[in-house]
Amino acid sequence: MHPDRPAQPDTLSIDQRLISFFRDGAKIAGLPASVGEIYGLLFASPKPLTMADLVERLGISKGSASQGLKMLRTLGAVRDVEYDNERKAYFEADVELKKLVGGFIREQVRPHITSGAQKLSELEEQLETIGEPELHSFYENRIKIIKRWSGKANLVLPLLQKFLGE
Amino acid sequence: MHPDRPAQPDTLSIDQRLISFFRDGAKIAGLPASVGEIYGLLFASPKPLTMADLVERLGISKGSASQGLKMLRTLGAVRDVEYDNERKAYFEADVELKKLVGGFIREQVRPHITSGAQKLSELEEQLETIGEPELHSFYENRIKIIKRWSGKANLVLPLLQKFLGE
DNA sequence: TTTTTTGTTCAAAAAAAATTGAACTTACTT
DNA sequence: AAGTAAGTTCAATTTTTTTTGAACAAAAAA
Repeated sequence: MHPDRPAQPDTLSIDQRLISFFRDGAKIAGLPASVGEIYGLLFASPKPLTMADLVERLGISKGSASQGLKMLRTLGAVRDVEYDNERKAYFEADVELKKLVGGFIREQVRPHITSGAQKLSELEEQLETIGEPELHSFYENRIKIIKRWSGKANLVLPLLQKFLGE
Repeated sequence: MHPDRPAQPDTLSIDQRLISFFRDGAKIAGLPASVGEIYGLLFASPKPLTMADLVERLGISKGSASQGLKMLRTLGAVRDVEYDNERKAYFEADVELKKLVGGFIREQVRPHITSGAQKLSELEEQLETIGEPELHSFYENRIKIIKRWSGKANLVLPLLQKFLGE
């Protein structure tokens, strides 16, 4: 007999559900599933975990765990923690929405916006090389539209972060 | 001699730059590159285009063009247009940010939020099956945190759309 | 110093996603 | 009714992304 196993075979533990929840969340945000799983397991754990714990409990490779943790740390979603007197590093999930969204915007959104702005200014230079007045004014208008969009984006992002900060 | 070709070999036409701009934009939004290219070409065109135009000028397959247009139409980023007396269908880009973002939220964001909410409520049921009081209260707290996040998200999305509507 | 433990890196393999193209449908034209 | 042009669908292919695992580095322990 297996007294530990839940009655129904399709019943998942809370851990498993949280891991799956954050796996999906990561995919939505365009991050690898393993990154979501790592965050999920840390989120579901009452005490800090080591990299070895992640490898064992998620069944992922050491490489994935290492890279996933690296990404989560640069995003500010996971933090190092003093624990035991071990020489291993322990991690726990950071659960502040402000910080999570802030890290995501900083690492995943801003760089794209920056390179987009660069492309936009190249586009504007190009505009001057157009002779035909009809076409010139059409493109001029198109560029104006994109600029209006990017103006909005630059307004929204700080507002969003402010709003999420309680 | 090729009088049409620009002087420097690395000089791209405005069309090409706009196509590339929106290709990148699509990738950021988690959409296929071809979808971005199609939108980019339509955005860069003073007059409506047919599917055959897209296939020819982007060098993509009929299948990609058809699927890409389908996605762009459900997103509300491209609209059918009466043009010529032809029996072909003509398309043009919709450039209203409000509509673009609205379509994106409706099609790409909301469904995920909905399925996330579903998973969350399953999680809450599961919570009741936990005997140990320590663990129960830990998970209870974790679920409370996720609920706070989702409350914020449900507040932010309409606010965002309102803000973008001029 | 040598061994062991912990963690990183990156080329190769596996998995996932996008794209193609041929078969098919629809509807107009002759 | 047969032919043609326009568009869709989806299995097969290609491309991209993720994951693995073995080699390597760093640092503590024996």
